[in-house]
Amino acid sequence: MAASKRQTILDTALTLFVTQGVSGTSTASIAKQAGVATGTLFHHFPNKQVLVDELYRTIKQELAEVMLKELPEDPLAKAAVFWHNALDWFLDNPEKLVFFKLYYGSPLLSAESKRQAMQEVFGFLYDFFQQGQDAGIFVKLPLEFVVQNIQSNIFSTTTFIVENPEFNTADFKQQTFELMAKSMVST
Amino acid sequence: MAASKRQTILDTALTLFVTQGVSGTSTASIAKQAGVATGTLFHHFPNKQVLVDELYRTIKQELAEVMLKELPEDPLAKAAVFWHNALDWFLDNPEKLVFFKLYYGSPLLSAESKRQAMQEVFGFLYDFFQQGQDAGIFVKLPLEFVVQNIQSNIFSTTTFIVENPEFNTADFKQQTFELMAKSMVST
DNA sequence: CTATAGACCGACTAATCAGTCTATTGGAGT
DNA sequence: ACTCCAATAGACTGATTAGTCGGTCTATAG
Repeated sequence: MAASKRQTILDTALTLFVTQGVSGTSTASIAKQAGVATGTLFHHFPNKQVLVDELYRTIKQELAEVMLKELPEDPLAKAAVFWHNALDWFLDNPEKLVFFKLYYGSPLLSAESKRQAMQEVFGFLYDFFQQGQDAGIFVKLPLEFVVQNIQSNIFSTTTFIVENPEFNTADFKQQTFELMAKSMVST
Repeated sequence: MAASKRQTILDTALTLFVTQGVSGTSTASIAKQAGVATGTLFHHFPNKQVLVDELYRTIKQELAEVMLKELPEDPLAKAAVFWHNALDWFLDNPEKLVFFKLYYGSPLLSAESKRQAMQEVFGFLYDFFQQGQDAGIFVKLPLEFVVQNIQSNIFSTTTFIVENPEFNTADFKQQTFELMAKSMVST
């Protein structure tokens, strides 16, 4: 089961980044904690930024694959499954949730880069909402706004459940979905 | 109108923190940009952490004072004024918005510290919602969840408007309030 | 006028940073 | 058996870090 050193470095970096921040974590400490030499770290990743980007890329990839599973056709049912998929994955991967929040909250990333990055994960939400708006099901507000709102809602909800595990129940998750959906459905 | 050096240091630190992150900003660069010697910075603030905390404290204070102004009695009207006060202040102070997001998103702060910090700014929301829930006006969900949800909603909404200034209109702000309120009012 | 206190300065230090370099290992292909 | 190269190691480097220290300047109180 021995993971490759490259993967061990990524795993270790994730843990340290989400506890100390990215700038607050030295490459030396990652290497030490991962049980490799600094030379090994820089053999696999030419510099620290590439390591961070690669970490984001792989996590985003994992999430995207899970999210698009088993989506039904009916718009509202689709939205519900999407919501539960997202919540469950973040709840199973709390460190990755924190890393996403760090990454999207980083002042070093331009608004444009973030929009683009978000589109890669939550991209299908744009089409989905556009269609719902055209059909008169969803509120007529800027797509960009709606998608950002839902994303921030997901982060906020999962963060709450992670910090209050007694609410990690199917019932509560369904309630949060209805809360979000109620605001989005046009009246 | 020459601001004190202490204040200049705080102002400069805010600007640098929100463009480069806290760990990404050296004390030397703050001093240089502020036009003071490093010794002066450490004369006013015993260490970097105290500077960060002091910055947060003063910003939080400013916000709290603005937020509690001119609140009417009627619960829904009160919520509306609160919403607009918060939005307008953050829109007038975009750097302080980013700093708040950084601060609350920092992995170095414990969940408990954040809860406590938030209570100092959005504290009256707890009582407000408790009363609304008791009166059957608002959805019955954990107070902590509701308050965190609204706070994240404020951050997300103001961030959107900052990045899309064409939506900085009374009309749009009112729409976002109704969106938030619709989800909170019990059905 | 003088004594005192606190604001201010910037060279300095010890530690830490990201990244480099040279050397060694071990396995895969021939 | 030999060659080759990716993977690994860790000592090393020059730059940068947070914070210190010895001392100067300035305002005000006695």
